[in-house]
Amino acid sequence: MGNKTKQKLLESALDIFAEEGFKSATVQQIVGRAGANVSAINYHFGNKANFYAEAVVHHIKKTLPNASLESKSENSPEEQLRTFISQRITIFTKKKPPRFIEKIMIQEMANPGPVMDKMVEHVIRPSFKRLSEIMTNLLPEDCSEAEVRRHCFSVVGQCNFYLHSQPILSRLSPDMELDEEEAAQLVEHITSVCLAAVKAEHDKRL
Amino acid sequence: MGNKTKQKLLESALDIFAEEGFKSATVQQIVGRAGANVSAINYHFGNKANFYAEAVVHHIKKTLPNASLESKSENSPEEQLRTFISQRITIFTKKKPPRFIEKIMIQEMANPGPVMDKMVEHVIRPSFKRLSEIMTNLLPEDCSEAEVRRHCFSVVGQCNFYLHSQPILSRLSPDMELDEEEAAQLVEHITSVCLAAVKAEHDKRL
Amino acid sequence: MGNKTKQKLLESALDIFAEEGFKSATVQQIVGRAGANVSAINYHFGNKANFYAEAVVHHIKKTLPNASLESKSENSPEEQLRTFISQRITIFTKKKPPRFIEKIMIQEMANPGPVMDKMVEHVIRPSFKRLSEIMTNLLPEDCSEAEVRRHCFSVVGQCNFYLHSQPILSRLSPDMELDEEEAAQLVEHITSVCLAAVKAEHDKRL
Amino acid sequence: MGNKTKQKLLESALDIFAEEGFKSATVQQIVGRAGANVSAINYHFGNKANFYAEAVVHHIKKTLPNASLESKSENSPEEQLRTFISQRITIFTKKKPPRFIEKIMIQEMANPGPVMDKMVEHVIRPSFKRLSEIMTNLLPEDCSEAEVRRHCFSVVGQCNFYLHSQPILSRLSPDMELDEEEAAQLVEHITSVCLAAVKAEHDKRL
DNA sequence: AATGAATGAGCCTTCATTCAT
DNA sequence: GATGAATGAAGGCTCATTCAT
Repeated sequence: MGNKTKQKLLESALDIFAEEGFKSATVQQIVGRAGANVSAINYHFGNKANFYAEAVVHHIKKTLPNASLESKSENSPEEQLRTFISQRITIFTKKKPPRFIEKIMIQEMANPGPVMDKMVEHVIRPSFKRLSEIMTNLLPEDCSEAEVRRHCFSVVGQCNFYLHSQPILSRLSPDMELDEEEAAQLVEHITSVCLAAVKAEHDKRL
Repeated sequence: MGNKTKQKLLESALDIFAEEGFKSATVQQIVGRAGANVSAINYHFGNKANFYAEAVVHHIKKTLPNASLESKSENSPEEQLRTFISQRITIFTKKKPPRFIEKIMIQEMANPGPVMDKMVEHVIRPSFKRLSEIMTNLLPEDCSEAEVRRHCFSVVGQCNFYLHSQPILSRLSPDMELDEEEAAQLVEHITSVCLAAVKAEHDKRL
Repeated sequence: MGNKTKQKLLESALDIFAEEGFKSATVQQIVGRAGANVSAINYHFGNKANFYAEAVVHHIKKTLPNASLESKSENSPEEQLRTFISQRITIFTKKKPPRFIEKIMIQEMANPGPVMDKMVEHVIRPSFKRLSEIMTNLLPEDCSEAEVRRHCFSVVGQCNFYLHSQPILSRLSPDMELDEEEAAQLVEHITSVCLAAVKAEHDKRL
Repeated sequence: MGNKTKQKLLESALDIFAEEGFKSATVQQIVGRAGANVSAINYHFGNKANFYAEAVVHHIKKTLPNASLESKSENSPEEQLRTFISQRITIFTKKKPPRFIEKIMIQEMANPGPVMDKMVEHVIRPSFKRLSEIMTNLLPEDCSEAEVRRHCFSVVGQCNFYLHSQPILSRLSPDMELDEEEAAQLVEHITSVCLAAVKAEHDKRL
C-alpha cells in the first residue's frame, strides 16, 4: 500500500478546491502542490469530478471524528445549546485548522453539485439531528415538528451568518474584529436570543 | 443611436452570471442568448470583468427602487421589524422576478471580487442602516453599538439562512415547501424570536 | 477643403507606424491619437495599407525639402563630402524632430513592403545620386562605376551604422553617449577614413 | 524521452520568426510547419515570448561554434582584418544556410526586445572583442579607446551595410549582383579602406 | 462627409484528458 | 504503478473592416 502519491493528492486538494471552487480549481494547481504528475489524477481517480468527491469525503472522514464527540448529555439542555452554538462560532475563530469544509460548503451553496449531497449526509444532517434533540428538550412538548425546525434554523441561521457572510461583514463593518472575546460575547448573545425565544414559546402556552 | 445590443447584453447577462458565477460563465453563452457577437462585449465594455460589474450595477439600479422605498415610518417599531423581515423572506417566495442579485451575492460570497464592494454599498449597507434604526428604537437606550449590531445580525442571519442555504434545505428537508403559507409563518416566527430577544434585553435591565 | 480629420490622421500616423511597424501598429491607436473615429481611415484611405503608404509619402513631401537643398557646390569636394556625412550623422543627434522616416526605414528593412519602393525613389536615390557626384569628383577619373559605388556604400555604411544599430550600440557600449561633441568627432573620423581611402586609390595609380 | 516535438519546434521556428518578426509570426504557422499541436508550445515553453527566446539561443548555440573558432593568430594583423571582413561578407553570399540570426537581428533592431540582449551577449560582443584586438594591434599605440572603437565601427558599419540594407540595395541598384566575385572585390575594398585609414592615423603622428 | 455600432476571423493561452512508455 | 508528452476543445480578447445612419 505505497499509495503515497494518492494520499498526497487527497491531502493537498481541499485547500485549492475550497478557495477556488470545483470548476475554477485546476488539476495542474493541485498536482503541482502535491509534487505529482498531471496524469496522476486521472490515473487514480478517473477524472476531476470524481477526484473532487473523493477528496471531500476523505477530508470529512479524517476530521469529523475530532469535531463530533460533543454530547455530554449529563448537562442541562440550556448548556447543551450553548455548547452547540459555541462549537459553531469558534470554528472560525481558531484559525489554526483552515476551515476547508466550511469553504467547500459555501462553494457548493453557490454551485451545488453531487458533493453537496454527501456533505449534507455526513456533516449537516448529524449536526442538525443533534440540534433537533436539544431544541425538542427545550421547547414545550406540544410544539409541532415544523415549529421545532424553525427554532433550529434560527440557531444555525444566526451562527452560519458569521461563517458564510464574512466577505460581507468585512466590508460592512471593517472595524469589527472577530477575536476570541467577540466570539465569546457572540455565543452568549445567540444563546440568550434562542433561549428567550424558547421562553416566549412557553409563556405563550400559559 | 439605439445601443440595442448593449442593452440586450446587460439584460441577458445577469441570468448566466447568477447561475454560473463570473469565472464559469462564458461570454459566448451570454452573447448567444442576446443574439449578438462575441466582440460586442469587448466593444461595449472593454472586457469580461468590466462587463460583469456594469451588468450588476445596471440591474441594481433598475430593480432597487422598487424594493427599498417601503418604510411607512408611522408604524410602530415592532411593525416595522415585521415588515423588514417580511420583505426579506418574501423575496424568494415570489418567484416571478428571478432573484439575480441574491444569487450573485452568493457567488460573490464564495469568490469575492470587486463586484462585492459595489453590492455592499448599493444593496447591503442601505438595508442594514434601515434595520439598525429599527432595532435602535426597539432596544433599551443604553445598549452599546456592538449589542445593537449583534441583534441586527441575528435578524439578517435568520432571514438569509432561507435565502442562501436553499441547496442545503432542499436536501435536508425535502418535504418542506417554501410556499406562501410557510413564508407567512416564517415571518411570524423570526419576528417573535427577535422581539423575545428584545424583551429579554429589557428585562435584564430591571 | 475642410479635410481636417484627414490631415490630422496623416500627421499623427507616422509616430506610431515608426515605432511599431506597419503590421503591429493598430488603426485604433492611430485614430485614438488623432481624436478621430475608427472608420475614418477606411473612409478616407480605403484600407490600412493604403493609409500607411499615403502617410509616409505625405511626411516625405512635407519634410524632405527642408533637408535636401543644401549643396553649396562652390565648396571643394572634400568639404562637400564632410557636409554630406555631417548631415547624416546629425540626424540622430538633434532629437527635436523625431526621426520618423529613419525609423520607418528600419521597419521596412526588417519587413519590406510597397512603401520601401517609394522611400527608395523619394529619399534614398536622390541622396545617393548626390553622394555619387561627390565621390566621382574625388576619385581618380578611371575608377569604374562599381568602384565608385563601393566607395559610396562605404560612406553610407559607416553613417547608417550609428543610425540603424542604436539598439545594439546602447547594449554593447552603454557608456558611449552620442552627444554633439561625439557626433562632431564622428564626422571627422568618417570623413578622414573616406578621404584616406580616396588618397589610397590615387596612390595606387602612381 | 525523445522530446521529438520540442526539438522539431525549435528547429522550424527560426525560419518564421526571422521572416515575420516575433509579433507577426503566429504560433499556428510554426506548429503547422513542425507538424505539431498549438498547445505544444505552451506545454514545452510556457508562452510564445519564452519560446522565441529559447529558439534563438538554441540556434545560436548550435551554429555559433562553427563560425567563431577561426582566428589563426599567427597571421599578420592585416591578414586577420581581411579574414574578419571576409567572414562577415561571405555570410550572405553563401546562401545555403539561411541567415536566420542575421534576419532576427534586423527584426530586433526594428523592434528591440529581451532577445536583443541575448544576441548582443552571445553573438555581437564576442565578435566585437575580436575586432577590437585586431584594430588595437593595427593602430598606433597612443590611440584612445574611443578612437579604436570608431575604427571598429567603421569596419562593421561597412560590412553590415550589405547585410542589413539588402532591401534597399536591390531597389537602388537592381543590376548589382552579390555573387562570389563581387563579394571578393568587396572584401578587398573594405579591407583597403580600413587599412588606408589606419595608415593615415600613423602618418598623422609623424 | 463622417461616425458609432457591430462583426468575423484570428490570436495566444488554458485545461482536462489521453497516449505511449 | 506511474509519468512525461501531446492533444483538442474552448475561452477571452484584438483588430481591420463593414454597416447603417
